[in-house]
Amino acid sequence: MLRTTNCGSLDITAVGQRVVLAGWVQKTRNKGFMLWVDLRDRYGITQIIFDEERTPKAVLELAQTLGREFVIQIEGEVIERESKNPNINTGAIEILADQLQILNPSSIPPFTIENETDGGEELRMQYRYLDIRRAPVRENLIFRHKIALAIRNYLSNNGFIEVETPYLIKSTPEGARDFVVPSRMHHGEFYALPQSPQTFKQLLMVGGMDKYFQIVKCFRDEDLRADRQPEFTQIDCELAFVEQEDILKQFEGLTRHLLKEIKGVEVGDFPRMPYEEAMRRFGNDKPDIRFGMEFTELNKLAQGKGFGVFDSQELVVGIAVPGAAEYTRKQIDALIDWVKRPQVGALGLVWVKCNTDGSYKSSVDKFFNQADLQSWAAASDAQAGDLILVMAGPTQSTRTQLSALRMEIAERLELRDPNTFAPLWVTDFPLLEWDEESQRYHAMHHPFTAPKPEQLDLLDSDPKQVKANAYDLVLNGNEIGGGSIRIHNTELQQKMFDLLGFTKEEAQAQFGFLMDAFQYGAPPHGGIAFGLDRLVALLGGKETIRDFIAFPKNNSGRDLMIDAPTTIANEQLEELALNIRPIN
RNA sequence: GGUCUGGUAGUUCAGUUGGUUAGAAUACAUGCCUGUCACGCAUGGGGUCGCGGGUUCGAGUCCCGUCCAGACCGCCA
Repeated sequence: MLRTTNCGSLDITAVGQRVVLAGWVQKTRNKGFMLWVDLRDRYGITQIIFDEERTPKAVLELAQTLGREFVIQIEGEVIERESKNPNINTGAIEILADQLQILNPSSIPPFTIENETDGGEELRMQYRYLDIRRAPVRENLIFRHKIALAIRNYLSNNGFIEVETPYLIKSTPEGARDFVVPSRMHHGEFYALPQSPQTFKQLLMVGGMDKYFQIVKCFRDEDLRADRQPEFTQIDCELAFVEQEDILKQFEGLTRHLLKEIKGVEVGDFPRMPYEEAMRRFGNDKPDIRFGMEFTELNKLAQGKGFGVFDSQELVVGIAVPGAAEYTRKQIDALIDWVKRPQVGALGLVWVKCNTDGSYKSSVDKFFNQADLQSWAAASDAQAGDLILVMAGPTQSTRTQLSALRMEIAERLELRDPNTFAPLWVTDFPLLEWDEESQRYHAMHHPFTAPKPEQLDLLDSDPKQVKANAYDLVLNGNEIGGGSIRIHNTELQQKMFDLLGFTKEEAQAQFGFLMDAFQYGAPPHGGIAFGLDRLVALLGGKETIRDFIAFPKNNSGRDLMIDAPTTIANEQLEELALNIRPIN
């Protein structure tokens, strides 16, 4: 062993011990007569001291040459510090070193490797191995490990078996773009990396592994966001012989267990909200219910009063912003500009101040009298001092825009407390949604989702009315998990493929293996998948999942450290029988 | 595919209306300093102002193009 203990564990009780420590030089403080080294490893920082009186001259001289991030080994005696540092747990002691070995020198690092680094995002990603030496990043990875371990323990204790499924599978046109892998042995043919192990876990149910889980990488070749990576980790679960209620109970249990174990937070039964209600009350299928500002539909009160902007619209809807009646014209204009940005795309915003004297002042005073405005306030439960913001337009886009505004205002008013956890099941999603571009139905969840059994006959007459046995688990406005009861018979599955515009031949070619399997005694089954990266980030109180991934990709899907993707050698292309066409 | 913001010292940033030799902090180097812990003090080195073109007597600054980074929209069954 190159060390007898680590840099995070020695305290006042260790005084007098001889120890050997190894680690990285975070910083040296050289007073000439005396030199301190902050020695860092995964466990913490311990101060090493060298001085003129007590340290052998050669050792002191060697210590003068130490630079940042040198890897060193020291031997010496634990002594009590003359002046202690209460900020770190080793702050009462230091090591009076009499031996020093430089195990490996270091170039000057491109950014300071300290808790508060001077390095920017890009540089830290390029030298991620240095970034990981910093406590905040290291602690995030350890935090992720703890969560993954708690999940494994919980599921295993509940009878789930972790089974690995293949990464080299078949490309299918449904859903996200696949990452594809050319086959060397079969020229012109490609594997695809799984967007999820969906069909495999269903086949495991047919195989009788009636409680399955896997913490598994999934791949989607789509554009990235702060909370979206091309490869990401799912907690993938499936159960046989269950109904929706069983799954909600089981995974409410898992989530509650995590909140308690990891955050020490106790939450009661998770509220449930049908998709329709979520859209009506929050304009969003993943509402953040930590705060109010619920939608109020004002069509009846606000239309037919001569305000043309409202009269012709499908939806007039507002929210009451608490305590915002005192906003200046400038602040309100800023909000209007915000919703007019192309990212939100609203045409405008009507505002009503509910003054504390009981009067109302609005941007539409020309069209609405005090009684009208008061009826709006009453409907939207606005108190004196609140500001009502109203938008109008087509139902879907208006809801989306007002929801974006609701979230933005919550952010500005600091209503999104990262230490409050408000889980919610959103249920009864539509089975299908109409896609204008391709002029056909798309599966809202995926094509294996079972319709509500009582609505089966609607599949022929009015498919878009059909609800699915599908559910999302929402935490603080983030979708952290989603799943469904699956179709388990060939006929219904075939019917779904029909509705989605597959020919019989296409369905057979792409999912024949699944429909074949359904002919050999497939049990009723269903499941759920959680996004681990997002879940960990949420529990860690951060927005970006990159902070919790050891080696993440950047905004454009690039790994800045290893510099991927890259071109490959002509020999490799030759072997794969691939020609790269120049793009002009 | 689109919108917006940014790119200046190793790093994080400032840089006014287009006008002298492009600054600060930090990092780095050297020296000083008898208990530091964001140590302090002094001195010093360090710049393709992302790249290309244009306007101008003159461009870090204005215009066009392009590359890179970030946030968002589309997309993400």
